[in-house]
Amino acid sequence: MTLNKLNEDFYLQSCLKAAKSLIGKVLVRKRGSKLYSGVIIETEAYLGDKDPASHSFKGRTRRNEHMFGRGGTAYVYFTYGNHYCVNAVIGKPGVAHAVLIRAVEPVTGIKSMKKNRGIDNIYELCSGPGKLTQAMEINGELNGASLLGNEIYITIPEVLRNHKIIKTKRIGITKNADVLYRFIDSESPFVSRVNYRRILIAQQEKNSKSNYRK
DNA sequence: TTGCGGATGGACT
DNA sequence: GTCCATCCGCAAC
Repeated sequence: MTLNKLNEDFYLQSCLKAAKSLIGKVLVRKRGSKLYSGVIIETEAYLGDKDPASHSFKGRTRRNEHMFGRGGTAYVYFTYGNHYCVNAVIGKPGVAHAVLIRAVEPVTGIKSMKKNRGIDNIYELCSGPGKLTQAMEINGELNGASLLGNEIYITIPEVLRNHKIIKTKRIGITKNADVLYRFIDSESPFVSRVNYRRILIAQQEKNSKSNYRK
C-alpha cells in the first residue's frame, strides 16, 4: 500500500482537479500500532484568496498558517468546540488552497473506529468531516504534518473501482455557497448528509431539465 | 423535520 | 469582552 503513496506532484495540481481526483484514493492514518484506512468518497475544494468560504480568504493567521505551506501538508483545524476536520493542502508554498476530506468508506481498523466513535453502524463511522477524524484519531497534533510521511498519507488503491463522481454545492457554509466545489461518489452509501445529497441531486436534475427545454 | 447544546479558539471591538 | 466558525447528536415537535 505504501508503494502507491501519492507524491508531491499530485498536490501541486489545481485544487479542483485534486479534489475530484482524491475520490477513490485511500486515506491512511497510523498511530502507534494502530492502522486506519478508508476510501475517500467525499471532498470539498477551498480556493484560498479567491474563495470567501476558505479559512485563508482573509490572509494568513496562526490558525490557518499551514494552508499557506507546501502542497502535500495536512491542515487540521478544530471547530465548534468539539470537532477536528482534515484538509490536504494543495499548491506551491504561499498558495493557500486545500481539499477538505469530508467522508471515507472504512477499510482498515474498523473495530477501533467503532470504539473511537462509540457506535456500531459502519455507515455512521466516517460519514462526515468531524466523524472521520474522530474514528481515525486525527487531531490537532497532525496540523502541519506532511502527507508524504508515515503518520498520515494518501495512496492509490490496489484495486481501482469505478466511482461515479458528481459535483454539488458545499455543505455547512454560508459564504460563496453556490459554487459546485464538492465532489462525491454518488453511488456510495458512505457520504455525509444523505438527505442533503438527495435534495441536491433532485435540484440538479430539475435544473438540467429546465435548461434542456430552453 | 427542526432546532439547539456542546465547548474551544481566533478575529475583531 | 463578543461573535461565530468547513459540525454532530439528540431532543422535541
